[in-house]
Amino acid sequence: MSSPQEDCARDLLEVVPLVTRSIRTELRQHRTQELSVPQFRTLLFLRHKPGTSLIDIANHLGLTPPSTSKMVDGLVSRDLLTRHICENDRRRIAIKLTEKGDKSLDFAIEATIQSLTKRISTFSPERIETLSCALQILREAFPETEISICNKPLQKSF
Amino acid sequence: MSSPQEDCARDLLEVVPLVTRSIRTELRQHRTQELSVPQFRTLLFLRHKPGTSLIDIANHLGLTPPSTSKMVDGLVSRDLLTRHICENDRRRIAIKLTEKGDKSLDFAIEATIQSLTKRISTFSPERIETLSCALQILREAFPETEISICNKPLQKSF
DNA sequence: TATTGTTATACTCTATAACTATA
DNA sequence: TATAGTTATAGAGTATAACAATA
Repeated sequence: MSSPQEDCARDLLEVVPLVTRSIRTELRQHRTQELSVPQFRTLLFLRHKPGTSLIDIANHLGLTPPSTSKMVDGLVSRDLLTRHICENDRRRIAIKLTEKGDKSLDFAIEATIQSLTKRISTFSPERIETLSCALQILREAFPETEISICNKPLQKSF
Repeated sequence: MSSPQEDCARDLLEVVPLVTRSIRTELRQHRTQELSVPQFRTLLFLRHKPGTSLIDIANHLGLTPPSTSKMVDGLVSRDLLTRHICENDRRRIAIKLTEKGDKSLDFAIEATIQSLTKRISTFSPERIETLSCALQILREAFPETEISICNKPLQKSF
């Protein structure tokens, strides 16, 4: 026997991977600015929490510190992030977006949003409204992060 | 300036990765039966198209044939799939779920659905209804595959 | 000659374990 | 002794290129 909740969960399991694939493809497509999903999420997180430590990023992404360290390495060498020792606790590093990182993030966000917008552009206002409501509901059900891509930096420096 | 479509796309980009993470974690959690998302999708595809060739699976997943071959290798060695040469075209292989593969797939589907159901179990019937509608809309917008996890095999053999 | 699948090789992303520096 | 971060190493998952078998 299945409940409406279960039917809905089944639909989630079917539909969500399709949307994810589309997002991943779009993010990875932009040649020099190419980002993986975790790289993208890191830049986004740093826009909202500039100066964050490695551990905080690792926790946010659900990755181990070594994996996160390596990923940050790559982003630093691409000049998208900077890493500086915190003076009040010299074990920690303060990680920030560079200007280039900030631009790459904007670029990735805009390109991906345009691509997603195209997918839903033919739908009626009512259907768009239904979608929007549903996404707010899902946001409540999966509250692991509260980061928004709408708003620019909360604080520009730490 | 942003349109309702664009706002909705922005929400998609924020919310969908959260749900994906939850699905991936659940699929990967079941010790001996652990599956990656592409492995899961392969088993699901084979339930609906038993006897499918390697190329067809590769196209379905959006992977290259070598990557797909290697993944199928792994699933065969775990006794979840069988591989046989097609007699009418000896270049092709017919890939099928084993009984164990079939059970693993059921197990993965059920565990994941239960986990997702739990996430949305506290919502009102109206909100569940909104979610369900939205998922049908998304299904139209991202129609890359028509595979359903609700229905058991269309044909049990090829 | 074209198609199906595999092998060889390499790169990215992830992990665990062991390490350094600092608190 | 505990914490933040890195290095070393290994495994999964992906790709491209080159190959074998078949059509």
